[in-house]
Amino acid sequence: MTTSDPAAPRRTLLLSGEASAAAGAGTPAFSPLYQQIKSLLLQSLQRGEWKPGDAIPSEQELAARFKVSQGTVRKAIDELAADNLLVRRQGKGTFVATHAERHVQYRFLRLHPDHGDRQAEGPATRTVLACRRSRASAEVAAALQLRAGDAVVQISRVLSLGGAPTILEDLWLPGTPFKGLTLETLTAWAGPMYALFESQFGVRMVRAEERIKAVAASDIAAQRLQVPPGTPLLSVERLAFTYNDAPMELRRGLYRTDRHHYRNELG
Amino acid sequence: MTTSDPAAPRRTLLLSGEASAAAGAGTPAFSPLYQQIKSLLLQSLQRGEWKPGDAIPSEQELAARFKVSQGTVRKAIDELAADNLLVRRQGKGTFVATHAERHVQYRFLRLHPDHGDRQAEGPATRTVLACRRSRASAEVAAALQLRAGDAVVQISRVLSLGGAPTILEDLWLPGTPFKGLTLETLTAWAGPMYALFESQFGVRMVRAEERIKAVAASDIAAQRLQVPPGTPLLSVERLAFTYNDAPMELRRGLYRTDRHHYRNELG
DNA sequence: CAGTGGTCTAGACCACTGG
DNA sequence: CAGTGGTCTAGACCACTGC
Repeated sequence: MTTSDPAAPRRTLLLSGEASAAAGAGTPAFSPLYQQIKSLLLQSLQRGEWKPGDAIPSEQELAARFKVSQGTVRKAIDELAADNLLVRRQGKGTFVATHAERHVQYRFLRLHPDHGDRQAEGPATRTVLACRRSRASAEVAAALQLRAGDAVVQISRVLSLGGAPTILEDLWLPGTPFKGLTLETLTAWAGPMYALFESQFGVRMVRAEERIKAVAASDIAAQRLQVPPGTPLLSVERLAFTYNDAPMELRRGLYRTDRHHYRNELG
Repeated sequence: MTTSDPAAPRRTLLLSGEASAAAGAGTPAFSPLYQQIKSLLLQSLQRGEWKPGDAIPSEQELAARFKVSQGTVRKAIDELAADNLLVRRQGKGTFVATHAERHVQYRFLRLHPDHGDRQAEGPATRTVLACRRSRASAEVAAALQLRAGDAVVQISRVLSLGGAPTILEDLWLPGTPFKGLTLETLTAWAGPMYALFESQFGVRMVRAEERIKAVAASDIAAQRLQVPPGTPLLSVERLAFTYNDAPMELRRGLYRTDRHHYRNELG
């Protein structure tokens, strides 16, 4: 293993610590250098070494730190940027992505006005109906990978778009990372909720899965959304994840679609 | 500007033909080499130089053809592969993506069974209710970038999943590219519809946009989907595009969501 | 075995940002 | 101006496929 001659092209892999071991059968568990760099960067993001909005070290510096060429670091960063975890800005540096940026707000909200764009519609109005600590039901616990009865924070709110109440949603958050989240915190906060989670609790939502169904409005939902009971609504169930694919939020939304639609791009 | 010495790094751009001109104000309309290569490859795909499923020339060969380094060709291909237009297969070559491949079938269908996966559910059953040539309404014409009254092909069909009729959809296709598409063609075809479009009409669907709403089942829809009238259904309106972002299909679907859900990933 | 895509390097130069 | 990311090159070697 002693690659002592200075000029030889280095093929030694990093493998810092555990990794590969205990793969059961004969799989060598090999991965290219840039993937290993990507993992290391991911770990730094995960443990909060660089906060959302911060610049990470330059490619040159990272290359020196990891003892690889700039191109290899570059490829690792390329993938993280493609996953929306990092944002490159030519001439300035590479930054940790954040939900707090202007112009990229509501990145996870796919509801759009039928006519015109979101700009024309004006800003959303948020009304928090409730925010209380409770115990996870079996269903919520399963989704958030908790045990039934564990502490959770439950939030209920209405979003109004273009002046009409349009989204009614319930959120469940794991109690431990969100200790101290109260109704006051929420109502005082002006920006997107995920930006609040970043700045106050150090939890950054990275990706999410949504399951959509069509349902009839219950009496209570109908009242809160100001539509007749039985009106067809989109039921949008979202599970949002932080860095290491750990689920951190379960959200159940009911969307009015009389003046809006859920937009999706298929690649 | 005459970089005539043979060892000098070549900076001459290709700019084969028109491009940049007439940009109005002072925009130089400059683009990196690999983007130009990407455009050239895109044009070859567009004009059918390589058919879906075919291998394109090797990176080395393309590099020689375009007089650039392999790395530059590589970056162009990387982007086309990321857009699902090409598929790389190590040791074999790079292939034009197709909707006919096993294991990637129904790439654009986001409806999944609530329990289990698509495999467990078994194959979908298709019933074509109608296939006729007609004239484009103003609405259809606008979507497909035709003139109202232009010839279109209209198809109506039901898909059954897990034994139950689940999707009722109407399709509109521009008449000219789909000349000769009949009910017999459709019923005789065993595979995915987009694979038929590729092999019989040379039209490959590359991407699509969907707009989703919740609606109540009309009497006729209810009957065809075997649900009570008024049942909430997903209304999925899809506009599908070929290579140069030309719209080639308008599709209006009604999805039952009693045993299925529309699944979406948010990045 | 030859041919393909995949990884990695080292170095050059360009384009953009800010002081 | 120095520092950042962005492009491009040339060449080496690896990993996989199929004959």
